[in-house]
Amino acid sequence: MKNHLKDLRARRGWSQQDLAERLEVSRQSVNAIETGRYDPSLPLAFRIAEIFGMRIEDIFQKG
Amino acid sequence: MKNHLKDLRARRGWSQQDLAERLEVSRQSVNAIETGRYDPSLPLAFRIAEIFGMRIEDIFQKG
DNA sequence: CGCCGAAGTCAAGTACCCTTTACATTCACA
DNA sequence: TGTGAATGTAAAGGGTACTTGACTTCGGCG
Repeated sequence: MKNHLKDLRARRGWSQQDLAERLEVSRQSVNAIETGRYDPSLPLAFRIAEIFGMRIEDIFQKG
Repeated sequence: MKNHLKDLRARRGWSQQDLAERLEVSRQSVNAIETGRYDPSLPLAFRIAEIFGMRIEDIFQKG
């Protein structure tokens, strides 16, 4: 799965730490998802979509 | 997370086994998701949404 | 009643998500 | 220079997703 989380985050001027706090996960988790080391759980994907005001499918794609 | 997977599946006349084969997971996994024992991974949630032609948010909800 | 498909659940094992702690790198800037 | 913020990565551990195999229960039907 691919995602443009890094773009979305940077576009708001947030550090990985900032986003991690909003998501209530560790900074390392945000980094791992951004760098594609693993996919978020479904509940975390929902929180991510909610924070950016987008649909899950608009943030994450297969491939 | 809640979902109406059971309704969607039954509406198409599929058994848990039928859906499991389409999703390429075990029957027990389908059962566990339907009965709320755990949430699917994000990639599996994508396959589920794809099979039913719906958005992830329309199948799964927080709560 | 006896049989069978469907559903629900348990146990044990593997793999992955997410944590904390820690360390290295890069870059802006005093 | 060097100090600090941001990022990337690693190791070890807890909890969860998913597996196979087996057992139970339920309903429909001969």
